[in-house]
Amino acid sequence: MESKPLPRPQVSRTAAKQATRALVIRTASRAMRRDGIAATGVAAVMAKAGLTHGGFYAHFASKDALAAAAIDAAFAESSRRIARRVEGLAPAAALAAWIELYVTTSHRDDRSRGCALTALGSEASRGGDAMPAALARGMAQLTDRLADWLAAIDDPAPAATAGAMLAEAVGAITLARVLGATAASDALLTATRASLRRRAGIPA
Amino acid sequence: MESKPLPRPQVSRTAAKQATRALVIRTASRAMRRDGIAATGVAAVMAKAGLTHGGFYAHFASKDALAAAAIDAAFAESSRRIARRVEGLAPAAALAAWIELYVTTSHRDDRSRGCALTALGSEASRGGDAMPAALARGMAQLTDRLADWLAAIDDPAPAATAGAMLAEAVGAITLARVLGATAASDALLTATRASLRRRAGIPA
DNA sequence: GCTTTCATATGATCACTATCATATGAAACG
DNA sequence: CGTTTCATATGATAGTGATCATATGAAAGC
Repeated sequence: MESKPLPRPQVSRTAAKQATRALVIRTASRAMRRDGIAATGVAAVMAKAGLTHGGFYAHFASKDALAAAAIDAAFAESSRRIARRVEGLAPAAALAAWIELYVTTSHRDDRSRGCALTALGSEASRGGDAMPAALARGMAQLTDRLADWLAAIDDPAPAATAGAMLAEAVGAITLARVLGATAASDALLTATRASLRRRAGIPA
Repeated sequence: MESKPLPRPQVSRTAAKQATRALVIRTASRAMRRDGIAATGVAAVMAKAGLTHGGFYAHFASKDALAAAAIDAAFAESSRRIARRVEGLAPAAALAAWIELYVTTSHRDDRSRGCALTALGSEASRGGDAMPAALARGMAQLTDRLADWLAAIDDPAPAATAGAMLAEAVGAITLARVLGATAASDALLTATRASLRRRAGIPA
């Protein structure tokens, strides 16, 4: 009954399973950032991934576990995007590039591919343990990156500056989304970009 | 059947109804800021207000309408709190007082009485029309207030600075909540206060 | 005092949700 | 080729949500 004959787990089967798992996570990551976690149903995610809801619990222990994985995936995606954008740039230029990538109307308008901190920070930090932990990991990764650049341009307190800059960027996208695609919203983003550039010691 | 004899609406009855309406809104405002809009059920709000769920639709057309009213109430509450705090202060001191009121661990830790922009900005800006409109109203009121103070201390672009400062404050609370009540979180708030003070031209 | 009005309560509906039990069908293995 | 394994599908279940229909009981008006 509880014996474990254990014929040893296969590998190629497992690989296929991991692939669909990754697909479900990617799908959920988009949907949750766009509609929120609560508003994103498990069945809807599975359907959008081309599956049915039945197999879900073979992949995840709970919806919260999926959400945590979705947050991790969102940060991984963002991280890749940043890396691609700053490749080969000097620290000051990298900071400027990050600002131009983050504080933009397209980030405001495309929630599904945006930063998990702005999209899910509020909702995810209320629930469970796994979700806030995933957010905190991604946030630390991002502030570390900013702090490295800031240290390289002789900022006196790179970690503190990085945190405050990220706060400003996150808040700007949040507020810009509140205002929608309006002139006031655009102006807020423009003002924030200027403010961040100034703080990063970038003239222009 | 469809005639309207119309004996004229009474007044004192109406006053009582408005009182319970206000109570329901206040209750919802707290609950929604703490748990989010989706996670706050209509029946739960009514129960917490000492009523049953039945009468709800005599007061509000929908849950969204309640949420919009709850957002308005949250801003009204915050506005009163700010007014009380800055009463009689000169512009620079008022700005400093606002920073000390907003970017604090107690704001981070008490979601239910905090700013609606941080608590509900993300979620409410996704849905309907009424909720984002309420948020935008409250936000405009707040940025106007900050801009007035900034103009009085000769900031060259009060509106832009006000927007960027609010963004930083909102983002800081959001990120601090992600980190929970930790040393890193406290440090982020401290760094953000310093950053905001510097921006508002306050030495200290 | 009787009747009408209306704020709130009781109770139901219907959609949808997360979660789980079981079935199926193809790949892996002997 | 037959058997086993397991990833996914089919099909419950049980709860919860918003919303609405109707009942009730007290105050308002005559």
